[in-house]
Amino acid sequence: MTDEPTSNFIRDIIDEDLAAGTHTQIVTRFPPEPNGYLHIGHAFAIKVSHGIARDYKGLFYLRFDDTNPAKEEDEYVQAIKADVQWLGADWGDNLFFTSDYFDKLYEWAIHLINEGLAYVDDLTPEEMRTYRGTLTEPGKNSPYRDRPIKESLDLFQRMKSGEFDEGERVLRAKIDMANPNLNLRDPVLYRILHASHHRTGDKWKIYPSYDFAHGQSDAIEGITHSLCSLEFEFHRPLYNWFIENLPVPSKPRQIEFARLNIEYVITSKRKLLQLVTEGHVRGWDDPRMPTVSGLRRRGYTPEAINEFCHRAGVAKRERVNEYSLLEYCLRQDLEERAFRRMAVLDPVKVVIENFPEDEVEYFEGPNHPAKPELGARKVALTKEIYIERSDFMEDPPKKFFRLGPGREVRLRYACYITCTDFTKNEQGEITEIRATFDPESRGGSTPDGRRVKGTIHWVSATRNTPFEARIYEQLFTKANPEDVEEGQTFVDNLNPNSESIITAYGEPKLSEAKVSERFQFERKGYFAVDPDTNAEKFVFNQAVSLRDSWGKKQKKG
RNA sequence: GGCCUCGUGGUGUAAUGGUAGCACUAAGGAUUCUGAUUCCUUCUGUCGGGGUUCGAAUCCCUGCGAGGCUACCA
Repeated sequence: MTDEPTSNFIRDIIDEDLAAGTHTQIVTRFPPEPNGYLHIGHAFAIKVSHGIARDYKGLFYLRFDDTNPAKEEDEYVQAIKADVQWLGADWGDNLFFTSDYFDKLYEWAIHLINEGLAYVDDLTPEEMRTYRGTLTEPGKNSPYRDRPIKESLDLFQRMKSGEFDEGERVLRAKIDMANPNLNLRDPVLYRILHASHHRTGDKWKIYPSYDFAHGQSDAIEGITHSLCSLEFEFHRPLYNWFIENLPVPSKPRQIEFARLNIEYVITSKRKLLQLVTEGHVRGWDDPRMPTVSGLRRRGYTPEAINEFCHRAGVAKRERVNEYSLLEYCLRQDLEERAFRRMAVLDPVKVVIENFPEDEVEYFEGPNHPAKPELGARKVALTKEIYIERSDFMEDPPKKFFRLGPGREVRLRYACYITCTDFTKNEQGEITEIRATFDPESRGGSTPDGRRVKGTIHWVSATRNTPFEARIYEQLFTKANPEDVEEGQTFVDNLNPNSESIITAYGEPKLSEAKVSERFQFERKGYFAVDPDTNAEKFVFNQAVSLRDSWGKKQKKG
């Protein structure tokens, strides 16, 4: 894995800060809102912040940004912790919650009111919108903007004690209603929410907004570089305004970077949730989902995901990565570590005519071709076997290195067979292939040293492990799932063939596989044991296929 | 319409005033009991136009293009 730090604009800024003596130790954080599951985009954000903390020998914190009790749940907190941990981003003892700072934040709100920098506003949400102005027109001051400090103090206190209904009043910063940056047009600091919070219960009736909570939380924790995505760029002046106008213990710096986007993938919590609730996928951890839990179930390793995030790099402009890079990272990792097994996904029977009826002959195959130290397993050869339907052609072209009438191939690890005959049904499908084996070729070569170009995988028709294979394609048919006709949504771009379930046969040893264990099915792809596996059936998910230059050539014609 | 940010091969990223490099993809070849892996080779790039400079991807101006911003979400 190439995991050396790469030069990027954030590291440049940090280098400068370090050189200028602004900081001696770097502290970063990942601040998820516990209102959904983490996806690959979050994995990228984690990688950026955690990677920097690690490379600069600094600290990495995990902080749940839980300022909206209406949306957040403890269930998500637990799932997110598990995902972050699985990804290898260790926060040590530094697990925090913005809700830990509610008292401090309240105190600071009072401070602002006392300074004449905040006021309680009685405008309705609709009125506020009108008063705010537009992108091109300045807003105008609320009639409550200059109410006496004392009055705001009293009202704010009563908001806190639950005297008012939701939406009745808010606390606003007094900044500049004409500022071209809308975030500075007297942003809301506190709103009334009579919802029960997953950690503070019913203690609070008012909750701080993201803007009022985030920077101050960073400051409390001593975060030096608060890394976030591009859309917060416009919030930075406000972020700094709070830091400058409040007696905060440290001065964090917000730096924005571009989110990670991938072709054929959606990374929007809202839309992912929609896929789940509308039943387009079986759940958050459906192997087709780009969630951390979905990728994990699919067979992805944290190493592969981290490598992908590393290779995607950090940038300041929106970009879309090719899906092939993700696949490359997984293959690269699994090529190294996955044990090899044989499995036939689309079987056709071969009868070896000169093989004794009830005999079983065992051959040995290494678990990993480049690592003999990982041992070997035995595969059973019998008179009747299955081979891949695509490994036989009735009338093959010259370059087809597999089985065809009169042609000889090697059964991997076992022996050579030559096709003598075959039968078809009315639909023209091959129903059975007949062949003879060369007893001299046992072990995979013959004394005469003749060359056999093709080697195919196979499984005994009587000694095998049947299983359900789930084969995946992209969840969406378009590289940009949002590319839709008028009146359609991304849901219309769902790929109806994103999952196909087939019955397959694996070599006997596969019966010992454990849930989430990953294998390379030789010549086919990498597969992981799905948690749906039980005493009755084995389920394997195809994580990614092997590269297939032959298949590609075929497609081109 | 306003403000902000950003434009480097097909894609993603380096080069911070001094030979435009790397990776993925694609194409070709070598090796191979996986048409896998590995190894080698090749293709393609600084958005346009001015300017500063001995020298510009880099600095300045301008045009063009892309993205973001009008929640009591984060």
